Amino acid sequence: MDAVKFKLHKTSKKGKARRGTVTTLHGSIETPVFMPVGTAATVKAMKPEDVEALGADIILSNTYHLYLRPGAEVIKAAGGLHKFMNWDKSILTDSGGFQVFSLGDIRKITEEGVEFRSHLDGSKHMLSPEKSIEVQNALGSDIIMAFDECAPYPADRDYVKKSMEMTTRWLKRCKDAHKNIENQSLFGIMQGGMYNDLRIESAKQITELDLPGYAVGGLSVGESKDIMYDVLEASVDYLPDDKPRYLMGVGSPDCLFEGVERGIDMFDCVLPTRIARNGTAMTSQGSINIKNARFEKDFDSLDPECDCYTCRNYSKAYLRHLYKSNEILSSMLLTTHNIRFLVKIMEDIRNAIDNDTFPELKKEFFTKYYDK
RNA sequence: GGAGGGGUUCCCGAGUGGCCAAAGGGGGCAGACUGUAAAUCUGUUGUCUAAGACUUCGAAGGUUCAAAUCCUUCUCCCUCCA
Repeated sequence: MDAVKFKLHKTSKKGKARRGTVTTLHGSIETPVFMPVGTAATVKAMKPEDVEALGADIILSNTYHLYLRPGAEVIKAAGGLHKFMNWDKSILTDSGGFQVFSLGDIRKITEEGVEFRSHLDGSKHMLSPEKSIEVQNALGSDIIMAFDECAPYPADRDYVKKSMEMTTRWLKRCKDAHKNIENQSLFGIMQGGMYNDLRIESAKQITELDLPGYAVGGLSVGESKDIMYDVLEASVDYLPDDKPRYLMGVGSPDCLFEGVERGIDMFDCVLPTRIARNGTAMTSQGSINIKNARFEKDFDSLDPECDCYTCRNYSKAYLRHLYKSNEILSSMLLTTHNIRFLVKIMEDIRNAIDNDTFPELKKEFFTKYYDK
C-alpha cells in the first residue's frame, strides 16, 4: 500500500486542468499546488509556522545538501526531517538529481551514479540511485524523488536519449532500493530534453514501474517558455490520470497557469524565495524590483490585491529602504509576500477549476500580468 | 613659532611626466535569477550634438611637444616639537 495517495476530483471540460488531493502521512494537499523550496531544511528567511500560515501544505528539501550537511545520520538521530526542522506537514525531497545539472563542472556521471565534489569543502562524494534513496529514507520525507540525470539545454538528441534511458535504469534501481514504502512514496521522473518523442518514450518507460506519482524533470533549464509548453503539451498525456503529475522547478506565475492548463498538479520553485532575497516582488501586474528609485516615496503596498502580512502592513518605500539597508527583514517580508502570492494563485486556480472557470481566470490573469 | 605629511572624479582611496576620464572599494542607477554552490551575480556610474569633442585631480600662475604627476605663490587640513 502506497504511503502517498492521489484522488483526482475533476478535470476541466475545456483543457486539461485537474483538481485533486494528494494525501501523505503528514496531511492532505489540495492540487494543483505550489510547493515552496527549503533546500537546507529551511525555507530561507522564514519560520516554518509562517510558511504554514501562508497556506503551504508541503515544502521541498534536498538530499544532496542535507547529505553533505548536517548528514543523514544527524537528521535520522533527530527523529527525521520533520522533527528536525519543526515542520509537521508534508515534505518532498529532491534526490540530488538536479545537482547533477547545476553542479556541472564539479561532478562526473557514470552508469553507477554521480561523483560530486562537495561545494562546501571540495571533498569527493558518490551519489547513486541507491545512495540517494538510502539518504531520503533516513530523512523520512513523505515524497522521495528518483535519482535522475537532468540533462542540460541545449543537448544533442543522442546524449539526451542515452541520458533518459539511464534515468529509467536508475529509476528501477531506486524502486528496488526504496525500503520504507509504508511511510514514503517514490516518484519517478520523466526526462527526454526538448525532444517530444523521447519525452513520450520516457513517460512510457517510467510508468511501467507503477509508481505513486510522476514528475516532469529537465524543463526550465534555459529553453524558451514556448518550448517548455510544447514539451508539456506533447508528453503529459502519457502520464497516468490517476497519479499526481509534478512539474519540477517551475514557478513563475505565468508558468503555473500554463502548467495547470496542460495537466500538471504539483510545482516547486526557488524563484519566489530567491528573487525575494534579491529584491524582487511578484505581483499581479508582473514582477517589480523594489530597489528601483521610483519606489523611494511610494507608500502603497506591493500588490493591492494581495492579502499577505507584508502587503497589509508595509509600503514599497519601506521595503525598498530595508533592502537597500541590507536588513534581514527585507528578505523576510519579500519572501512572505512572494510565497503567499504563488500559494494564493494556486488557491484561485483550484477554486476556478472547481467552478469550471479556469479558462476565464487564466485570461483575466494574463490581461494584467506583464511578463518581461 | 618650528618640523613634517596631505588636499584626486558622489565618498574612501590608488596613481608621482605621456599607455589617465584616472586602479580598487563604497555608494548610486539598472538588469538577471525557474527540482537553491545564491541575503548571489552582471552591467553601468564627468559633460555633450556621444564618431568624436570638451571639462576634471584644493586655487592661481609657470616649465614642457605633453602635467593629477615637476616648479612658484596662495589656501585649507592633519601630526609632532615649542
